[in-house]
Amino acid sequence: MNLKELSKTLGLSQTTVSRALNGYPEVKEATRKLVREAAETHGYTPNVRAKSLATGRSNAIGHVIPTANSHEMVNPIFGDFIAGAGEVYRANNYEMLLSVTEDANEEQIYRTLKTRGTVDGVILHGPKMNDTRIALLNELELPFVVHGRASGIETPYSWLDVNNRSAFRRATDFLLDLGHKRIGLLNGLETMDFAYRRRAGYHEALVKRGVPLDPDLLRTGEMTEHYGYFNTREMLAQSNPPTAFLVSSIISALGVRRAIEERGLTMGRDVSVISHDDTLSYLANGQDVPIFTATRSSVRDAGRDLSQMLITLINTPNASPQQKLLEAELMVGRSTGPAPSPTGR
Amino acid sequence: MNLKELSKTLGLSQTTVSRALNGYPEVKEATRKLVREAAETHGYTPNVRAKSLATGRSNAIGHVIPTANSHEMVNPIFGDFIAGAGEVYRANNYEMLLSVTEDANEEQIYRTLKTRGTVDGVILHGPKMNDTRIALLNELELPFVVHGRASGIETPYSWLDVNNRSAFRRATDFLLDLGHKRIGLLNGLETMDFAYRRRAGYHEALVKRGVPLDPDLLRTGEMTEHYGYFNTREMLAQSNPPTAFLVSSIISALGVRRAIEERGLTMGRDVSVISHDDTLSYLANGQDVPIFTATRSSVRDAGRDLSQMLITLINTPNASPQQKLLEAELMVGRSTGPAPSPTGR
DNA sequence: CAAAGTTTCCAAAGCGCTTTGAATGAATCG
DNA sequence: CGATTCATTCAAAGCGCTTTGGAAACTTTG
Repeated sequence: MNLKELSKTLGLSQTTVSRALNGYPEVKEATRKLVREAAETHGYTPNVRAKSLATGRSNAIGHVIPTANSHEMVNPIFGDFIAGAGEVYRANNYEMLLSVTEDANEEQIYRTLKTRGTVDGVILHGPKMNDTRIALLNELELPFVVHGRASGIETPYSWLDVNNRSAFRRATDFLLDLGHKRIGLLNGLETMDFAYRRRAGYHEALVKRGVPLDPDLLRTGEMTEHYGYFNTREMLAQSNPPTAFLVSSIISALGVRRAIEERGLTMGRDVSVISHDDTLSYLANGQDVPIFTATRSSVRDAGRDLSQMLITLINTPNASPQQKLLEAELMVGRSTGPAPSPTGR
Repeated sequence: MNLKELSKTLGLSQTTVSRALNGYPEVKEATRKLVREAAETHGYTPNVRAKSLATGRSNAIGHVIPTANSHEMVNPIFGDFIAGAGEVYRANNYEMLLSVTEDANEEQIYRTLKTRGTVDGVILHGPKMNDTRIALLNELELPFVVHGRASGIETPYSWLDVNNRSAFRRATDFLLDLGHKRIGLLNGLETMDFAYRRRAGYHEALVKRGVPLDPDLLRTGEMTEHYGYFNTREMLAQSNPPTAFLVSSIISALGVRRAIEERGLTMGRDVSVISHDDTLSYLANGQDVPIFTATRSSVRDAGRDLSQMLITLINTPNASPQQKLLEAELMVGRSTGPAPSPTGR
């Protein structure tokens, strides 16, 4: 059943039926009701392709997922982000379109997304320092919002980010307060903006207390379980090992714990660990008292907020960019405790 | 630049230009070359909406992601599956469309996907026993393939599945060969088809050796880390605890390991563990010797195969359904060893 | 009661592409 | 050489919707 048929059935013109269904005011309430009911009983749903050809809008939003260069890894937070965004899209009648690609193709994808008119806007994932995609999207005039921020970009744009810097500053302070002096940082890839900010927060806290920065305690890489395990193991084997770790992902934190326990040490007593926790659904950090002390922020909520932000942006053409900075919660769990006394080991 | 403009520039009709670009034979090679070059230099890309309105095809494939009932959890394998499928879509010029929904809405989504003509086909995720969606999709005549199978469905349909039954039979056999008699099974939700099959394989192996089935050793639930931890902890506290565990997901296996170590036991020596491993990119099961002995099968490969299967199905309208059964590899890692002698504890 | 608004509805154009059916000219055949 | 066939190209219709510019039917007003 299409518009033509439906309007014939009703003895009305396509115009009227279309308007009735789309809530235009130039139609009597009585007829609108009639039309609505007829549409319902005949199971009419507008053909989305025809509609979007006529309106020039696709009612779809694109997500370009880079599979990070080295391991072809898909960021595990992605599922939860999508789940949050999906809710909003459904409520607003948008489709969600995914493109998976190696980093290199990404710009090309945005270009064709634009010229083909496949989407009305995009969400930018995993912003890097000086991310060139932002300039591109501005140039293309394709509405977009960024999950995170990109240091070094001057032109304004819309973003939503966790305050990574303050989160890691606070986490470091927390460890310093507990008497830890040697704190390892297992950061994400430092081409990523969030990793840069986390390190900055960590530095800031150390410097303020006059604790020297030791490059041996700093690692950066893709946040797999193995990455956490391997680097913790290595650092713990140093002559002057760290007594605490700051970890950028709860997945890596699992590896950190493994390395600690493998060495016969106990997490929370011998070695303290604070992880960033994106509150992924399948990695709930403990049911009652969290296993890991963590800087916590829900990726799912971010997905919800950010997609809503983009939809608003699309609907109000020359709105100025919006920004939203979320503070992460610092949740105390069982993975942290006072620094062991030097002789205690 | 659109078709009309491009054809005007070239002094050709839209027909010819369209045909030239789409590789139809009724056009001279010389003109085709001309057209291609002009398209290139002017950066012409066909408007996908207009194209699909004209052809009646959307060149898009839908994935309906159920967020499992209880925890609103997104299956963590999803990211990797998407990555595999995405490659194939890109190569074949298909878009990937995602809908996230609570289980209840799923049927409605398929209906509107069909009537609105948003997609040419769908991939069905997470098939349950007697899954009703299969009948629905057949009725709607919306091409589809299933990731997994649905026991109890008689009508033929296309699927790709891991041989879960044989995988878990072999894993159980492996443990029995090592002398284990009390083997715990931490299965997925048993409404899911894969979980049913895994249990069947486990049973089969036990029965064949005359090992009694103990319902106390059987758990079922959503495969979170906590689920693995909690149930292992509980089982190990039994008066006659299991000496080995079979785990349905590597994420839960991490929890199993945690519970084992918390109890002061050593995995691989005191307690053996075999996990199913979907080879998720961020949870690589060890770099050299795997941490976990595991039944292994790549979800990413499944994504690739399955999407290709669907595309073929879409392009050959009355092709008969295709099936593909993959055998999981049984990879020996460090989490298994001979059963401890009864006195050895 | 005619003029001027208001409501309510409609015919037709247009979105950018594909595809049918026909036309043109060149090549082949009896 | 006229009749066929073949290779190229084109004009126009159509995909299913929205939207512009009226027109018709009703109300209100002076």
